[in-house]
Amino acid sequence: MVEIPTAERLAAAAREIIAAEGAAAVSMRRVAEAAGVTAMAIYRHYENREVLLRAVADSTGRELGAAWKDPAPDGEWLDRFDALLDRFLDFALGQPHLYRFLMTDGWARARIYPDGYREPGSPPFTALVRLIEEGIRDGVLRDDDPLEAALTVSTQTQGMVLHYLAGRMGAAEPEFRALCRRTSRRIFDGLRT
Amino acid sequence: MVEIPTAERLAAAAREIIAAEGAAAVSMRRVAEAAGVTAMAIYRHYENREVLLRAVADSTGRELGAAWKDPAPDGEWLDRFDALLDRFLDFALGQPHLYRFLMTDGWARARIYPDGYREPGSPPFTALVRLIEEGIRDGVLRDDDPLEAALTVSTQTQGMVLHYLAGRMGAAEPEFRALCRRTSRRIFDGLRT
DNA sequence: ACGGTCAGGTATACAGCGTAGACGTCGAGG
DNA sequence: CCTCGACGTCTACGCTGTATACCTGACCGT
Repeated sequence: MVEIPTAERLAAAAREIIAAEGAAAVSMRRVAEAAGVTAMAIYRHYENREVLLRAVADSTGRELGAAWKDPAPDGEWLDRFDALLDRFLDFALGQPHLYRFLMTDGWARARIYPDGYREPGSPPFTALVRLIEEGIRDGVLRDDDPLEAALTVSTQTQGMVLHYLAGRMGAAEPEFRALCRRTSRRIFDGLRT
Repeated sequence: MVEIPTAERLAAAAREIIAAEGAAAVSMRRVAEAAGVTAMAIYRHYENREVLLRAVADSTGRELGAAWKDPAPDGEWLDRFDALLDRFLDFALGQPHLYRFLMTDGWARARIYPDGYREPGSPPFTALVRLIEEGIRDGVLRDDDPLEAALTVSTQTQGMVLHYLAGRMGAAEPEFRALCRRTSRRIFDGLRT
């Protein structure tokens, strides 16, 4: 049986608490107890609470990025988009606390828009950019800056999720997902005559 | 000289702290001191901290709604939209803590999507819905559900602002505003060929 | 005029928080 | 063997929200 280093046990404990109850519920004493040490032991591994949380956000973001690596499946372009959207919603709605934590508390190398988003790093965003690039190349989408187009689509969905998680959406999850699909469609089709 | 009721002084003090440093900086003792009473006096007027904050969010939201009452000015439809967008960004970027507080901590009667958004109540949203209804009536926009169309546009901008306030936007404010205008345009024009 | 009630305020106390600082322990290296 | 550094604990400080007990002054019906 391998010894799991304390630093990792602490990060894992913190992540579990965040996933279950949100970042606000993470106290040093609680994390320490879950990892089988005293609160002050944490400071041997993380400078303070903020650094601990950032480390958790960091590693979670990276893992998420890995899980999102493969692009959407084959098929109609719009179906592939829907698949990506669904995968994003799976995470955002399935792990709301974790999602909110990653979005809100901005993780360490939360890449900054124009430059940081070009390379892989922002998990679902990179996949979306690639999908949009393909759409443009295949003539499904009109010629445009793929980065800004992807930003338009992704921020819209994030705004929707923000509302949903804040309890401002009357709809239950299935209807909310359908609503997200419809609003995405509007971006593709445009609102104009 | 009129006596300002303690309850109002407390709410005003809390609002100032939120505006200056964010909701996390609001402590009962601090609010009480700013209002010239002890911390426990707050509990005569508000059940607990959460209720106090909700009351602040409530009143702030209402005032904002009043300030947003008159719709956008005359002129080209798109110019009127830009004016509305600018007014929204004026608030969101000018009072970031207050904006974040209102969006995140969801205020009490934070109306819930389909029904609650029809009547005035959600400050900038109602104005947007009206503008879009006009656009549809005047033939600038194609026939559509005004509520969902407005939701699409507003959530997109909110998502953008969320990124900006989280420090994930490389652009400074003027460029960010221009970026918001461009992404809004994309929704109107559509991404498709 | 007098006692009762009650709204609004204070004082004190408690458990929980993040964390500074002093101390203990133990394995590795000169 | 001795020391040193990594890792951990213990204790304590100032902060937090808030329960509880108490005080005070205005208003009331008798």
